[in-house]
This record gives sequence, structure tokens and C-alpha cells, in this order.
Amino acid sequence: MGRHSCCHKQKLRKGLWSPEEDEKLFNHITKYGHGCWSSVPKLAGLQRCGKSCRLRWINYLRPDLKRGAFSQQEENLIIDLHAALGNRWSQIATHLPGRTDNEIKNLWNSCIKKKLMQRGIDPITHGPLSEVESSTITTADTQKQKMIPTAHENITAVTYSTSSIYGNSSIQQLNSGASEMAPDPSFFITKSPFTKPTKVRPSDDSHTDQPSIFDTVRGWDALESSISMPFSWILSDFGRPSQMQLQFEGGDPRWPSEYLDVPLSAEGLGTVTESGMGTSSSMHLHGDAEPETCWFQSQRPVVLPLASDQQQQQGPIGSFSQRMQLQHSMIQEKMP
DNA sequence: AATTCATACAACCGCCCATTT
DNA sequence: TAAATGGGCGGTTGTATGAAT
Repeated sequence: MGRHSCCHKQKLRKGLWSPEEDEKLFNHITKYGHGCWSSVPKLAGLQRCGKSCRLRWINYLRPDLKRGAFSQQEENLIIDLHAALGNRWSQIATHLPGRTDNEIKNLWNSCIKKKLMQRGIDPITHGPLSEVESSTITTADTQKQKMIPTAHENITAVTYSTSSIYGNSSIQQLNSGASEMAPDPSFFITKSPFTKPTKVRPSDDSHTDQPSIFDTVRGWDALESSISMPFSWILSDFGRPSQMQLQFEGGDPRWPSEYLDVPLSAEGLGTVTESGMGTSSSMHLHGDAEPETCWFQSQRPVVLPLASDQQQQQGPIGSFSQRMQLQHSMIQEKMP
């Protein structure tokens, strides 16, 4: 157990990869796939261990990687996900397509952490910094972090359903006030059957003040568009949700059923950014987070009122969106 | 121009877990 | 059943680069 056998072998190169090595690895994997990573170095003619090859491929050579700086939207998403998941970088990365866990981890450690502290937010608890007695982020703290419950780990599950977002809600509180059922936050975010890998693009801020779905799905054919909706549509008796998901059941063959994570901003608008081959989403809160943070996740379908056929015909969306379902439920954080 | 310092990011290390032998 | 192996993850370190002195 412990060290991998490959790591014991001598004469293996370490350190930065040369362009020649990159080329060998890239050519081999694009041609044959990686298969068993431990056999890749030999087959590709590299003096590296399999783990090193794997890492190089995942973090650098993979063709679907997104290059360039993180957008503000992505940063906000990372902050929200970190509040929910802690240092589970790989799970966080699943919500940022094209970004690697390593990249996100680096961004967090080199940039986001400082920004949060400057704003008086503790990057570990995501609470006010003063509560932690001006703690400094040290190695010991990062170890300790595993022991500190994240925002989710004291939550009480509450679900509710409604036949219409405008209509009466049939509220079912599963375990009111009790914390025994505190669910694993990762379930709600990464193991949800509604979550799928998506492409993330920075959204145009000008979208966020648009109150109508059909205003914002314009540009569908332009391979990039945003969808916004009034916050009142999803506002519930439980307070302000911080995350929700949408299911689209489209008649448009270009657009099969999709499930999107939708961010909810403090202004009450969720934004989904769309790109040609995939779905992109962002998920963050603008402005001040309310102290009683609620976690929001899809469980039961809710049919959103759609614009009239006439309205639909005005847009370039064609047969898209015969129906859009909003599915939601909510996990209400149990506040101490 | 040389040196120091800060920062970002690539890569490694050690561990865990699941699977195979 | 235990050991070996492989894949994966999070923490940490090393290195390149640019800014400041």
C-alpha cells in the first residue's frame, strides 16, 4: 500500500514537461486513449510514471480544457460551491466545465481566499471573519477545516412541491427542526441526477435585468444566450433559495431534455448561459447573502407558466421549449 | 542592470479507496 | 483474506515570471 510501484522506478523524469513529451503523450492518447495509465508511459515512449502522465493530460493536454482567466461569474460560483462542499475540489470542478480541480484549487489558494478575507469573510466558514478571532489560514487550519462543518452539514431537509410556481404550494416538511437527516451536501450538488457537465461562459451582465424568459432566450441560434426569470417565480415561504435547477423538455432536436443549474442572484434573477454544444450554467449570489441561507435543489417538477405562442413565435426559438419545468425543493439550513 | 520579492500555476507527494490477484 | 495495484484526491512544493527596489 502507499506509494505506487511506478514511483520507485529509477530514471523517470520529473519536473516540467517538455513540448516533445507533451506531443508524445497527446498523440498517444488521442490515438489510442489512455487505457491503463501505468502502461501509458511505455506505450507513448515517455520516461514518466503513469500518474504523472495522467495528471499532465487532465490538467493541461485535455482538449476540452478552457483556457484563460476565470470570469467573475466563475469565481462567484467557486465561492458558493466551496461554501457548500468545502475543499472538495474535484466536485467543485464538475460544476465548472473545462476547469480542473487543480486550477480551481490554485485560484482559491492564491486569489479567492485573499479576496474573501479582504471583504471580512472567513474563507473556511464563509462567515464573518471576526467570528473566527482573526484566524490566519495555515496548514493546520486547512487540516482543521475537514472537521469544521460546512454550511450544509447542519441542514435540515425540507421539500415542497407545487403545481405551479404561481399557484398554491403543497408544502411537505420532512423533518421539521430536526437535524438527524442532515444530508451529505455533495448529494445535492454533484450526485443529483439533474446535474450534467456543462460549458461555462461568462454571462453578459446586461441580461440580468431582463424579467422575461422570452426576452432572454433570444439569440438562441447565436449559440449563446441567457435565460433569466423573476425571482418572484421561485420565491417560497422558506425564504430565499441560493440554488435551483431547471429542466427543459424541448421539442427542438438541437435541444434535448436538459437539466440546468440556475443561479439566483440577490436581484432575483437566475442566469443560464448557453453555448452551442453544451449547456452552461452559473450559480452564485450577487450582493449580500442572507444569514439564513437556504439550499435549493430540484426534486419535484413545477411547470412554469410559458409565454404565449404568439410570444414564442416572435423569438428565434422555434419549437424550443414546449414546456419548461422548474423543479425544486429546498434544503433549509438549520441555524444554531 | 542586478537583485529581491510576490504571485500564479504546474507538478509532485502521500494518502485513501476500490479492484484485482 | 490479505497483499498488490491503479486511479483519484487534496495538500504542498517548486519554478517561471513579472514587479519593485
